[in-house]
Amino acid sequence: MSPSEVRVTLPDGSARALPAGATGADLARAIGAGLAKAALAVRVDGQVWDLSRPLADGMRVTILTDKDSQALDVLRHSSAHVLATAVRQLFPHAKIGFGPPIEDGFYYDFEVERPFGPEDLEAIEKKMVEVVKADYPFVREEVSRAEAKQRFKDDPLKLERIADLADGEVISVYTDGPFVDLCRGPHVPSTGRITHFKLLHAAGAYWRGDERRQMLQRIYGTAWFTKDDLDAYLRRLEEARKRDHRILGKQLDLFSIQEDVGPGLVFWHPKGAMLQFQLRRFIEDTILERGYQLVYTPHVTREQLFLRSGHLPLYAENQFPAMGAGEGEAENVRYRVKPMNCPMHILVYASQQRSYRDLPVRLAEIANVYRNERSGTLHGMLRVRGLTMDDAHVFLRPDQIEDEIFQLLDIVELVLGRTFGLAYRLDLATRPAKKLGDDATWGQAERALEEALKRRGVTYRIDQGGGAFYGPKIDVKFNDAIGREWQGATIQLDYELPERFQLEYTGDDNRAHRPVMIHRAIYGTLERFCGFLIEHFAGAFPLWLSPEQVRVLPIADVQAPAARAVHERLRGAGIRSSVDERSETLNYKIRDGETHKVPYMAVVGEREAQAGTVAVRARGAGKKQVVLPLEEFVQQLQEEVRTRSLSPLV
RNA sequence: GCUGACGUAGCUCAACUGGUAGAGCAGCUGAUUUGUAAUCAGCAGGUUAAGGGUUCGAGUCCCUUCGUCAGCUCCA
Repeated sequence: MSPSEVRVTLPDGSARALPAGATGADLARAIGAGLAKAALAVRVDGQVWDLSRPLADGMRVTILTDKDSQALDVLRHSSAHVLATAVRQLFPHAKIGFGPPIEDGFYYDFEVERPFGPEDLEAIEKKMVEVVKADYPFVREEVSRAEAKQRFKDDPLKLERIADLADGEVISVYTDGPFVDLCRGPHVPSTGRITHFKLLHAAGAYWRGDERRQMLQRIYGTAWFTKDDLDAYLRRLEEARKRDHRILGKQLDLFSIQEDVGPGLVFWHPKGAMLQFQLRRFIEDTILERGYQLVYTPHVTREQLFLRSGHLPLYAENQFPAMGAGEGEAENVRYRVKPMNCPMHILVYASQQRSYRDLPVRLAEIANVYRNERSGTLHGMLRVRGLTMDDAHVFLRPDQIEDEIFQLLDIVELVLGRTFGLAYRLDLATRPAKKLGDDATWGQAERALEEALKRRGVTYRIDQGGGAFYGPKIDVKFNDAIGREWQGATIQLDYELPERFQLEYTGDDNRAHRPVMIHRAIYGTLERFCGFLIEHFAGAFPLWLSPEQVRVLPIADVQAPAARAVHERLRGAGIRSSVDERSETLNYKIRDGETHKVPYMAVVGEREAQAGTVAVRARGAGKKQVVLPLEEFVQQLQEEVRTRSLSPLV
């Protein structure tokens, strides 16, 4: 091999020789004209590079085209630069922050005199089209620190970034036409490659995510390789909007949040309450079969309790302020509404002597707690101030942890996996910066959880620093019907509270020992879980959860008595039904039933009234009706409810 | 909490630069008696989120408060 050439290896294992100094673009051209045109970037030894960078001898090189998801990130990153290029032309004084690719798109942060409005976004998008048309090449340069400082002397945010770069780190600068940016890259060859994009919205964002720093204006956009992909994404946003639990909650009359009462406080209307009731029943039945005991505890407490638990100093900002003393109590006795149940359950545990034989003691309570969440974080039922937790605390011996976690993971599998058909993922969250307790105790707790996960043979990820302040935890994450990720169930180990409350049990050695505690919730909160279910099922709940399971439709007024009889029979069989006796056409009633997502409509006309049958129309099944004897219908419904089937049996 | 946008009938939305608040759906009444996604007609429904200001006149302009939304931050 002469020094005047470099040899690179292609993904198929073949080698190719190129003149020294040849770039990724040269390689693509050497392979074929089609590839040269399609090429966006190269992956060399696992790193994504610009096409314009010279390749070195011995590299393994993959040409990236629009078939490659890594190329999509590059496209979006370049889109962010095009956005900044446009903004700088329209607002020459805008200071530039960061502009990375994100899931489904990109953003760029600017420091400007005046926030961007919708008209600004339109103008910026127009200008972006011009930048794309101009087809400016993205030019990469490596510069010295001094040179970088000089180039960005008018951009304080960039100067701050430069100051943070480690010595010896390569500082690269990218230019596209009139715009220069400090950037690691890589980028597509030219702005003309970015054709299918759309700006979505602008919002404030703190510089470097720090609320003590100034607020920048962030513009979000999305970018795709094809118009079809872009349209599909916009349709996906539209689909998500239609599934929005706040909209469906209103349409289906499930819940409301009322200004007179306050934000983040949920009114469960009868239909939403039925949903909650069924979920409660299911989880309570499930845990009672597994050795849990139900308790009910007060909603307010002397704040002394939360002082002792250690919550108050750390958690005060999320608790509602203290209330005055009760009648006849000293002025300085303050009460707090509870933000969590653990201290309450601890008091139940501590109310008697416990033997090692009694453990684990599993105390469960579906309880309302109140947290003073910051106003800007509230969101429908998904983020509220009045929470209904399906809470439980398990007090056990250290040697029982693995079995208990094992059992808990089994409950998770039953509820999320088997009943709701969700694919879920487990995250082991370890010690955060803000925490109670020493590192040795934390290490012990983390190891115990990890051992249990390993023993169960499930896959899990480590979420470094994601733990609660009192112990490590296992978070359960799952995806909904349109691919969004949710967090519900959580299993937290706690060595801290038993210590603080001096909890004990008598061991077989007749000596006092300290139990370990597990906090766990399967749904998380019923608010969030119901919000999730509404969006996941788009309001079309499985039969066992549906507030209204069957709607009986008489065709004409003369069949009203027969329809009422069907309704009475269904209700007697434990089926939630109603009769639509309005003087409307059948078409109208069917439409109404469908829009309210009732799982079954049972039509009773002349023929059915005579024969003692019902003509059943399953939700979404169109005209595919099934005529069957009432008793058979009842049995099938009961079976569908009993098995908590996700799909209709009738 | 921060930044911005927004708040009109139960719901979805109109009302040009300040000039008499309007429609569809839902509701009620009546007619119709319907066979698988909207029968017809009539009626009723609003201190335009609340409070203050500018103006001859405010849904529209200004201020304050409350709330909603998009993000940031935080989190079940």
